[in-house]
Amino acid sequence: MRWNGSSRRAEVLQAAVDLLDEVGLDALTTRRLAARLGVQPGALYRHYPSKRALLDAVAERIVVETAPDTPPEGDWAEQLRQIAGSMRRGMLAHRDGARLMATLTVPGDAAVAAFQRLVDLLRRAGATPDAAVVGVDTVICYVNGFTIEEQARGGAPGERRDQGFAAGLELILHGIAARLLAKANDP
Amino acid sequence: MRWNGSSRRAEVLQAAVDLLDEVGLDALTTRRLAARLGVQPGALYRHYPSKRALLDAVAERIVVETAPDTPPEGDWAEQLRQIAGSMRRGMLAHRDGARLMATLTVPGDAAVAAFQRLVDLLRRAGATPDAAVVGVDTVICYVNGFTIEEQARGGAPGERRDQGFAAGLELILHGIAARLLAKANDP
DNA sequence: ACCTGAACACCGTTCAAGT
DNA sequence: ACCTGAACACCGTTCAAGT
Repeated sequence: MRWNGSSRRAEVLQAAVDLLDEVGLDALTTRRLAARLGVQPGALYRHYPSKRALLDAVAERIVVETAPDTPPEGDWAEQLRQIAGSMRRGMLAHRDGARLMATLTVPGDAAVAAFQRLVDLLRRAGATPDAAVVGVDTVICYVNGFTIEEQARGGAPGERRDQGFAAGLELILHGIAARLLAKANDP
Repeated sequence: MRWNGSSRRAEVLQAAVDLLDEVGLDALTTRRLAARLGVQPGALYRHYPSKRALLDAVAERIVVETAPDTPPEGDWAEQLRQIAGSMRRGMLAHRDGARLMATLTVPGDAAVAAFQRLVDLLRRAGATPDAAVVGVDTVICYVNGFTIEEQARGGAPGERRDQGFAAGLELILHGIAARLLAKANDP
C-alpha cells in the first residue's frame, strides 16, 4: 500500500504510457500491455478494475506531468499564455494525447486543481467569479479543440502551427481583458 | 450507381446513424449494425470498405444536416454566432456526435466547404486571408472543444451551458473585431 | 500480493460460393 | 448487385486455482 512510483501498479501505468507512445490509442490493448509486462491478460485486473480506469490514470499522469515545472511569471495574460502552451505541449508529447483527454469521463484531481488555479489567477486580475470561469473555460476549450485537431491531422510539427495557436489565443486573451476584467461594465 | 438516398448504401448509412443515437459510439459495432439490417456482418463490406469509412460517412452526414437551413442574417458577428450555434446543436443532436467528429481523420467535403464559407465571411468583413483563417480556426476549435467536453459530462442540457457557450464565443468575436478586421494595424 | 490457465462473449475483416 | 457461411486473428473481462 505504498503511495509512490515503486508499486507494481505504477509499473503497469508506466508500461501503458510507453505502449501508448509506441502504438497509439487504438492499438493500446490490454492483451498487448500484458504481453509487454510478461504477464497474462487477466493479471492486469489486480491493479486496475477496467481498461477505462487504466486510461483515466494515463490521462491523469499526462495532466500532472504537463503542469509547468517553473511557476509562470508575468501578468495574468502572460501566465495564461504559458499555461495554455504547456497544456498543448503536454498533450502533443504523447501519441493521441489530445484524443485520450477527450475520451475522459471524469476530470480527475490534477485537472480540477489546474482549473482552479486558472480561475484564481483571473480572480486576482479583477474578474468576478462567473467571469473567471467563463474566461478559463474558453481558454481550455480552445486549447483542447485546437490540439485535438492538430494531432488528428498528422503533419509536420512546424512553427506554423505554433503561430496559429498563439494567434487564436491572443484573440481570447484580448476578449478577456476587454469584457471580463473589472472596468466599466454595465450591470 | 444512383446518387440519392434510395441506394442500399444510403440505407446502411441511415441505419448506422440510428444505431449511433440508440447505443452510442462505443457500442456501434459492425456486427450490431448488420443484425439491425438483417444481414451477415461481412455483407457490410460491399457498401463501405471499412468501419472507419462508415464512421467518416456518418460524421459527414451530421456536418451536412448541421448546415443552417436558412442562410444566416445580420453582420459578420451575428452570422458567426448563428453558424457556431448550429454547429454545436448539430453535434449535440447525435449521441457522441462531438467525439465522433474528433476521431475523424480527413475533413470531408462538407466540412471543407463550411470552413471556406466562414473564411469568405470574414474576408468580406475586412480581414486579410491569414487573419480570416486564424479567426475561423479559433471559433471552430472553441466550438469543438466546448461541445466535446459538454457532451462527455452528461448533465442536463440546460440553458446554463448555452449561456456559457455564448459568453465564450463573445470573447472570441470581440478579439476578432479588435485584432483581425481592418482598422489601424501596424504592418 | 501477484499471477496462471482457461474460459466467455464478443470484435473487424476476408472470401469463396450462392441467388 | 447483394448476400451467406464460415473462418481468421483478435478483443475485454472473469474467476478458480496456484505460489
